[in-house]
Amino acid sequence: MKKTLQHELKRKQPFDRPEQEAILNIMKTSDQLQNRYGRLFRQFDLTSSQYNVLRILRGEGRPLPSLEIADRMIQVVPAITGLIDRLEKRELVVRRRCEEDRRVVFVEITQAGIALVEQLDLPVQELETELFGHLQERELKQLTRLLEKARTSMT
Amino acid sequence: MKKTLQHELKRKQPFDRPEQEAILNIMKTSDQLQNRYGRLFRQFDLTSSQYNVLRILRGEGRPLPSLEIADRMIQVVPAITGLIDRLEKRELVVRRRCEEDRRVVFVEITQAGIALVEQLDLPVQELETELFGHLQERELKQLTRLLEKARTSMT
DNA sequence: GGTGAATAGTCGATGCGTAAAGTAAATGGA
DNA sequence: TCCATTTACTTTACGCATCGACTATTCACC
Repeated sequence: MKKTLQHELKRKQPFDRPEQEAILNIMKTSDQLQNRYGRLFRQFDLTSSQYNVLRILRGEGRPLPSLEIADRMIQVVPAITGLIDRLEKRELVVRRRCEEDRRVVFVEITQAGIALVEQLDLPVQELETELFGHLQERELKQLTRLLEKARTSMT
Repeated sequence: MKKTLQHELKRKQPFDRPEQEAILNIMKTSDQLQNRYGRLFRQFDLTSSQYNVLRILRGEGRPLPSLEIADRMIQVVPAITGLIDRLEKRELVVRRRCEEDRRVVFVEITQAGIALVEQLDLPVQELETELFGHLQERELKQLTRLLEKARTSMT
């Protein structure tokens, strides 16, 4: 096992850079957050992505083209199709072909969709308080500021 | 559209809580990081998860049981099986049944696996510098500290 | 020492992210 | 007017996360 020490060195060197530590911490925290949200949404038979679509549509208050929705989520286009399919099957949204430009498909949230998101407003807020309520407002703002600064390099 | 104003209010209220803002920023930043890493790894025909498995095995310098690997990634157990399957098919790792406890399956990185991870060391480090090099060491440590504090509520 | 519980791992189904290729409609010249 | 390009979206294929159910092995304890 002549390799071990060499590998120890190789491992230590890149690992202890503060950039890497911060990056790993961001991804780990995000994963755990996604887990917690996921568990909450699952109780309502929703996934995080589905909830996000509904929340965006409710927030906008009007039908949106599929690509608009994709833009506001971080995601790439093709995933949206299936996502909307499943939401439409459950009658939480409806698709409507745009008459002026027949390439465009508008997606509109239904009353059932709105009702479902509203049911989640309070639990979501409570979860957020449970998860981050122990941080002071100063710390939360600091965190937001640092992350926004971090993202400036990622256009 | 009598609903619009009401929804505006409903939306604004939970959105402007600093907890929510911080949480969304964490998830958004993490997503973009995953994207960038993913693009790099794809050039080497790897996914982020596959790279992580290889990196963990190299770092450890000895074979690890599957569940040990699962523990060190954030992930849930069943995903590991397929992940190891694909890595084994490409001969980057091998499975070995433990003789003392025949329930346990050890996973060992091969020379080819080590060579591949080593090829990625520099590009990964360069990417991290590109992404986070504009933050000062003080800020990176601050970020890490805040995220660690945030996670204390998520055991 | 034999039975029930715990542990390590696998399998199957579903949903989503990603890339690559395809379709249909609109647009912009030549 | 016609053809190439662009745009909006869909389809397909693959990898992975998640859940729930399953197998095989070991452990605990009576």
